[in-house]
Amino acid sequence: MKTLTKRQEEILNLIKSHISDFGFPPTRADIARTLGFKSPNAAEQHLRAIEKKGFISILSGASRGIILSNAENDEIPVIGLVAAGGPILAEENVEKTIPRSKNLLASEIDFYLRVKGDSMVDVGIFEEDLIGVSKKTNPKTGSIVVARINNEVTVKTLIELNQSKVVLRPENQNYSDIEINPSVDELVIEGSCVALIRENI
Amino acid sequence: MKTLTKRQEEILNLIKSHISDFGFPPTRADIARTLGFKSPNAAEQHLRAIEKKGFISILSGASRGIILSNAENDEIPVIGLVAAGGPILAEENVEKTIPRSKNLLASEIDFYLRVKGDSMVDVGIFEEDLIGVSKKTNPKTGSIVVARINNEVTVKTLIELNQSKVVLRPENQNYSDIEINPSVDELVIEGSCVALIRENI
DNA sequence: CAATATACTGTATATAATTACAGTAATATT
DNA sequence: AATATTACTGTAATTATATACAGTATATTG
Repeated sequence: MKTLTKRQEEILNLIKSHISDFGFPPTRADIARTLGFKSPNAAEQHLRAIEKKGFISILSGASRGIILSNAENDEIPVIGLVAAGGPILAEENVEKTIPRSKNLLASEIDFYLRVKGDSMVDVGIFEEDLIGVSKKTNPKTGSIVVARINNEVTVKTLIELNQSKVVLRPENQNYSDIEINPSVDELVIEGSCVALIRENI
Repeated sequence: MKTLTKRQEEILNLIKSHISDFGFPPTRADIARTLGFKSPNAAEQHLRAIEKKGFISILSGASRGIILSNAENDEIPVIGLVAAGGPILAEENVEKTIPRSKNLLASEIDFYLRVKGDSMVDVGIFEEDLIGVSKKTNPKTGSIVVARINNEVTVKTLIELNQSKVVLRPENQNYSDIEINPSVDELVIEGSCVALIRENI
């Protein structure tokens, strides 16, 4: 997907906020009025450009026929049991999906991971909890990360991150720190934990 | 709120499904076409009747200007610091609200409560967590409840619930059980905890 | 250096859409 | 028995809206 210009992004946000305010998209005239254009055609041409870049589709002939493309409208996968050997987001790992529109969390979440085991109970992360994971947020020492070590997925606190040594800490007194040499064992940091959801307390 | 006739309900559902399919409400002609009316005025008159009964509002002059005014569309309050002496849902206690449409939890939630203190850390409930509270779910012993004791709001596990004796347990080894005699101290069980949300882990 | 993209103004028009008015007919309410 | 509500047909006017066409100007790209 191409990137929008500043002005195009402004218009896309206007469309979104109009939908959220009124429940339906704006007209060309609405857009022009809001942004101070003297011609509705300015809005029309921006819409065509945004459509060309794939962010919306326009239904011809229909008033307010602007449909947001489902890139940001899509579903957040909930990763259940992770099969060894495959990528974390592989289809067989997806327990269910949650529409992104239903995401009440402020943070950007790429997927939810259902917690297995009790290795993080000391920081209040329990078995069956859902952890919201962001792939973008780059992992800082001290933060809780989702790591894949030799194709096994685990949630731990990142203590040290060097080229020669990575330390992951289970937050449970019964377990001890995991030291990894990335040149010996395969290690991928899948993302950082930014939220937690627990149902059926 | 008055009740809709069968036909009016059919039209309201049509509006909802059109919005869910296209992202914007139908026109009078759309409604007429779908239901086989030969005049768009049939749709118009139904819409006016549905508006009169309070289920939608119609913006005059705007195309597709139908706004759903449903109760399912309202906001869930997030209760922050609870002022002593008042009802828990009093305005001054509401930190913010979350649209119910953004509620990804299956459970019915009447309000969220922001947790203060560390009295529930042993069951993974930490300070600043948001607890989803249901007022309807009637409190069972063993479940976590929101209780108001002499106008002080607290989250605890309900251990015993009799007319003469109520026991609430803080889930933290440093605290001990709270025994209340309801005829001496005022006690209100505000609701049961059905979910937990933690942001900015 | 021509072509393309961005960012508009300005005008015009076909058509999409709301909405008023005039009816018909059945049923429910006062 | 009169009145209101429900549930439509049919027509038509007004306004709302999309959208084409003709420009201007600047910046970016091949």
